[in-house]
Amino acid sequence: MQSKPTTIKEIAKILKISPSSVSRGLHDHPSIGAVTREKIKQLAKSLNYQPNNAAILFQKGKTYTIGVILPELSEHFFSTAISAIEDEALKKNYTVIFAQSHDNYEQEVKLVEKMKNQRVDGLLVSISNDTSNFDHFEKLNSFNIPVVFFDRIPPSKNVHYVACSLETATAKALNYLLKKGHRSIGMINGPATLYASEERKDGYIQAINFNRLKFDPSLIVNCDLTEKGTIEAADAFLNHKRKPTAIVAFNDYVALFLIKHFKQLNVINDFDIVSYANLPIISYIDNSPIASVEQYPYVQGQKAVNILLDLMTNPNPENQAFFNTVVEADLIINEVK
Amino acid sequence: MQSKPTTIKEIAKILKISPSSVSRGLHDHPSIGAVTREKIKQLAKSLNYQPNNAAILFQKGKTYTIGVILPELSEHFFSTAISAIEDEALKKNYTVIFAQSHDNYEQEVKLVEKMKNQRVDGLLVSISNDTSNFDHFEKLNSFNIPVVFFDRIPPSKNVHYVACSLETATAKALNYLLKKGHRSIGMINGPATLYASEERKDGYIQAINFNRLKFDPSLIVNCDLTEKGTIEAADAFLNHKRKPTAIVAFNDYVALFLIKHFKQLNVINDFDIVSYANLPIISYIDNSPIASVEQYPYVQGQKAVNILLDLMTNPNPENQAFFNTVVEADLIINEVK
DNA sequence: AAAAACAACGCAAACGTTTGATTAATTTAG
DNA sequence: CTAAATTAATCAAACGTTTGCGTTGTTTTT
Repeated sequence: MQSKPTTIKEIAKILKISPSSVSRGLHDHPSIGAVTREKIKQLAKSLNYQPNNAAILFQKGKTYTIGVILPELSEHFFSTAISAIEDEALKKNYTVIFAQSHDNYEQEVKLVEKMKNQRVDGLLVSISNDTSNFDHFEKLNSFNIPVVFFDRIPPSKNVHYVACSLETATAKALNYLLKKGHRSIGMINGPATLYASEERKDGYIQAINFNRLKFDPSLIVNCDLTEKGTIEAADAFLNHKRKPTAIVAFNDYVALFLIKHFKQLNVINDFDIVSYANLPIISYIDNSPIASVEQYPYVQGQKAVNILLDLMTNPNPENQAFFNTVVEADLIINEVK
Repeated sequence: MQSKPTTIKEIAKILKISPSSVSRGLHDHPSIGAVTREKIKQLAKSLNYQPNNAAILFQKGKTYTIGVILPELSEHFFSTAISAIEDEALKKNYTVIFAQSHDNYEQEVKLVEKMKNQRVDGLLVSISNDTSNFDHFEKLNSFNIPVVFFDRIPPSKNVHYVACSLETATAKALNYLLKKGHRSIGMINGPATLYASEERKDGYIQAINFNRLKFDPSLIVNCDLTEKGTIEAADAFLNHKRKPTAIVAFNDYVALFLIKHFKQLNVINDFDIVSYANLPIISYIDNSPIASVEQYPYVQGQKAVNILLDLMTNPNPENQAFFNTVVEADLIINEVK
């Protein structure tokens, strides 16, 4: 019962024509007559001919595959993004392979290498948290493998990327809190090395300056994003000489740690909390953040993959121009508390 | 600066030996002398030779790729499972491609076809909610593409699968609630067509019988798993002549709808809720389910992919034996409320 | 009526690697 | 000292498809 898939050669033999004619017939090449073309197509259909992808890929030297490297697939943001990438790629008949760096620089380097060996036609990357060197991506240049970064992007403008302006988003969040009357606003920021932390800080300062207020650096604390780190940061605010009345959390996970901790201390009502990510689940919890920055993972994924497909079909000679796409992040108000 | 990857032919030319010798040298074939072998390996390394995968795949007729079809990647359960699959496959040097059925039967059929055309070496499937016909998987048999189902499995035993026994898990949940003194326990079940619904129902009945209680069928209501459907089911219980004091929800999402609704009606404290999935987030919400059935997506993914790899390397002649692996589900107690 | 254009198809090479069969050179056994 | 065995390498085919270039006839143009 071992069916072997039909090949072009077999069709050719049956029709007593050459394989090349069959190939051309199937691709509507003008040099094949209408009659033969139809005969070919009919027989192909009735034999359930399916082109051998491996053969085509090999002969064309393209794989019609795009690679995706991201930190952690089980995070909602990334699974949503990859869902978009997959949907979009499928439309254009591309295949997606992906891999997780688990926020580990060495792993990321290995994966880039693996993707290169797999001969992906292009790469989509959301960089690991402990990546500060980007040579492994530079290498791909000489192999003509375009790379588009999304969400977690390198600080350089000389790459293709899609991301939200977290600076703007943070300023929005700050303005919202200031308008609500808060005058001391704490921020639990990520590790200082992260570009995303820098952006948040800049947005914070920008909003403070814009409102002609005095910036107090001690109101921004760095945090390793673990539960333990969050609690330490929270306690620092509780003991702060200008105890904040609102806190901007690095993301919803941090916000959850924070809320849990504040509930235990029974001080949850002393704070308005604003966060990032806008996890769908967040609206179901009590004392949830009153607002969350929506970073639109699906849209980011879509745009990133489309830029990549564009780059793959119209190669960018000598990297003269870079696509820097900013997806406007929105502050989603969730004022139930 | 266009680097073309090094090929075996080039190495052969430089070393003035034949390509076949290079190939054999790289693979430690005994018929190549130690001296030549080392020369080959050295040159290969210094030229940064990377085998052209496409060529190898084509020539071997294998793709070293496994396909994964699942309903919705952004659901925590599935993103965790696929995370495991990816990790495990990477170890064995397999590549994973995946696609989402979005719980649509036609889409699933198409994807199976696409995977077949992509010539995946094996397939991992968690079936769509509206799939009741399995012919599209049967077809793969004749192409010698093994299929392993996980979590959402067909009702037949004549397939390879990895799943939890939801019957046992449900019985555990019921026993737990009965031991807590509940005598009227409602169940918001899924659509009657789902095998998973059947299992839950059986587990419910099993526990009731085991405890020599009388089974009241009206305490199990089917639900389409939407928020609207959940609210209807909940209201049915509120008006039930034997108003339940505990409710088993089909999964954590349903539980969230339910909790939200009960909170609005201010009756949340009248119920103990038990659910399935054990989303990490669930422990952060107030009035959360007092217990949740953990189905171990990571473990399921791991086992499924290992069974698949096993089947791919040791083909199962004529499908005489089927791997039916049951992962024990645990009832995680979360008694805070 | 010859030249040019065109339509419809075949030939053969190429993509990079693997592998069964073969050969040549060397060693061992009888 | 020849025959057999071993070692080390080569040859050539094969995987399925695409594509540049030829080769036929046939039709159109001058």
